Formats: sequence, C-alpha cells, structure tokens
Amino acid sequence: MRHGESRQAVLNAARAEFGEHGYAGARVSRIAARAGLNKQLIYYYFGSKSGLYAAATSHGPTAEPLAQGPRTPAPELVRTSLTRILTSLAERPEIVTLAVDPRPSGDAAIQARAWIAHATGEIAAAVSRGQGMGYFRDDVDPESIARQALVSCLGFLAVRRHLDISADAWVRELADTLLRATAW
Amino acid sequence: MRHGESRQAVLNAARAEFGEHGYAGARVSRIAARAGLNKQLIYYYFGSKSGLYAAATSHGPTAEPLAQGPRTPAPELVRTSLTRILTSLAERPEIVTLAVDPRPSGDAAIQARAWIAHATGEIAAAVSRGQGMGYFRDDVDPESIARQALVSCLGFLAVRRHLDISADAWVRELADTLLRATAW
DNA sequence: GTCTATATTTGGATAGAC
DNA sequence: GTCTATCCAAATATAGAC
Repeated sequence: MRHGESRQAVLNAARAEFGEHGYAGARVSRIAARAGLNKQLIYYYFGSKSGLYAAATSHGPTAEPLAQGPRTPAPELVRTSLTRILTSLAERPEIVTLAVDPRPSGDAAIQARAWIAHATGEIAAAVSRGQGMGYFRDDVDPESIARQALVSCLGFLAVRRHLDISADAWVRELADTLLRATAW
Repeated sequence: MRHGESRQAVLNAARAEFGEHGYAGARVSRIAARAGLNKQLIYYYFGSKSGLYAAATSHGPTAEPLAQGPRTPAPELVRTSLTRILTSLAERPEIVTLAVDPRPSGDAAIQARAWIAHATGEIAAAVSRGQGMGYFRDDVDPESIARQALVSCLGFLAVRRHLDISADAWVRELADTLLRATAW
C-alpha cells in the first residue's frame, strides 16, 4: 500500500465512525475494522483517539453558495444554495457531530468554533452579494440570515432521524421561509 | 432523607450530566458525585445507566406557546412564544442532547422521536390558532413553521457554545424571520 | 508500515455490611 | 436506603516481531 493510502483509509473510517457515534461513542477498534486495518496503526499515525479526532475534523466542507449566474431567479437561487450547504454537510457527518457534540475536547472545540465562524462568514458574504444584485431587501442582515441558515441545516441533520421529512422537502420549506423573509 | 429525595437528587444530577456530556460521554460516577451520593444507589434505583437515562429524559418540557390574550400584537406574540420554547428547552439540556445524540439507544431514540413529534404538534396547533385569529397568512403551513421553529431552537442550543450571540438576540433574529415569512 | 499480542485504565455493574 | 469495597468487561494504549 503506497503513499499514506492506509492513513487515508483510517481517516475515512474515522469520519464515518465519529459521525455516527460522536466522539465519546466512537470506538477505535471499530474504526480499525472499518478501515480494514488494525488499531496499532491508528496510534502509529495519530497517537491517540483525540489526535485522530482532531485530524478527522480538521478540514470541514466549504460552503460556496450563490455562485450562480445573474439570471437565476431568486427562489431557485436560494433553494439550490441551501441544498448545497445541506448536502456538503450531509457528506461530512462528523462535522455535524463535532458542531453538536456537547463536550468537544480542547482542539475539537476550537475547530468547531472556527468552522462555524468561517461557514457563517461565507454564507453571509454570499447573501451580501445577493443583496447587491437586488435579490434581497437592503434591510436584511446577512450575518443573521447566514447564522439562521447554518443553524437550521445543522439542527436538521442532527435531529433528522426523528423527523418524518426528506431532506429535499425540508430544504424547500426552509428556502420558502428564508425567501419570504428576505426578498422584496 | 425522606420520600425519594435522593432519587430526585440523582435525577437532577443525571439531567445535568447527560446534558453536558451526552449519553456516551456521561459518567455514572460523576452523576453520583454531583448528587452527593454513591453509584450503588443509582443502580438500586434505576438498574443501569440506560435505565437512568430513560428515567431522566422520560418527561420533556411542554411547549405552550401563543397562549396569550388576543390583543397582543403579532411581533411580540411570536417573540415571546419562541422565547418560551427556547427557555423551556434551555432548562432541560438533556432533552436537547437526547434529540441531537447521534446514537440514542433503543428507548431513548423512541422518546426523542415522540417528544419531537409532540412538540411540533403543539407548536403547529398554536400557529394554526394564530392563523384563525388573523395573525398569519392562510397559505403558511403550520407544520412547516413548527418544524422550523423547533429545529432552529434545538440547533441553536446545540451549537450555542460556538456562536457569539446571546439567546435573546438569537430569538429576536429568528422571530424576525419567521414573522416576515408568515405575517401579512 | 503493518501485524499479533498484551498491558493499562476506565467505567459500568455487583456483593454484602449496616 | 445507603454505604464501602470489589469485580469484570470494555476500551484506550503500548511492546515488540516482521
């Protein structure tokens, strides 16, 4: 096996495991099994469970919404932007778990905070651009809308298993609300 | 110590501990310590950690919004209703943790699901009444708004530690959005 | 780098006195 | 009902061969 392929396998397995069980609930042995490798290798690479957690969550998905052509009608624009946020988060369940983890240890807490701040900033900037392009009213606060979109998406993914609604339908509902609240 | 006073102390300690650490992260010994009692007593009363978890989360807060006089102006009504949902949840952090727990075990999962369904129903009914009283447009779906309000509140409380905003300010933002999306 | 064993620690659970 | 002491399984982590 060449060029840290195993290392990558461990990271992938870790993301899945942490995403499903959270930090405290995750098991190093399960991660090893999922990766088709052994525990010792994990300690060889990452030193400890928390080291692995830090590595697995160090890079979050980057939300890049509202990057579409100026012709797109506002409703569709908002819907596809939210979809993008939601799907990029759904692909990285460990990020949701990290954000929502009641007691992320040291490094992890800092990462969660930084990631949320970053994501909020990105979305806010996009909303701001949308404002400049005349999509949204001038009196809406981009930061506020961004925070709400992000918290809603995180919240939805976190409690999804208890809701009787598909991600698609949920996005439509949220888009509807945000649109009505922000557009002219 | 009389009439299950210790039992109650254990339950209170458990709610705090589960709220702070989640199920997997919670420690029976810490719960005992918090209650100023010993572990054995916990097993005497609840049989197991999961039994205690079930007991601690068996009754959730009941959201009773929109219960105010018909004179209240809509903005204030929505804001105080959301505040009520948020504070009743904030007082019961273990419910938030339960809802957001990536792998609630058996009973707990059922409780979470039931609680969310119940709370959504309550809020939706309130929105429906508000519609009847002319507060909200007729084309808004009470279920949808209820789901969004609840998920937002849960999401906010779950990621709150990473956000630089007070609960009050957050509620105001959310109320603003929901109001704009639902009122005439 | 990767494995098989093994050590160590933690934490859920029980025994038994009072 | 409440305690102290203890057990035992599970889970993190390490030793050492290949």
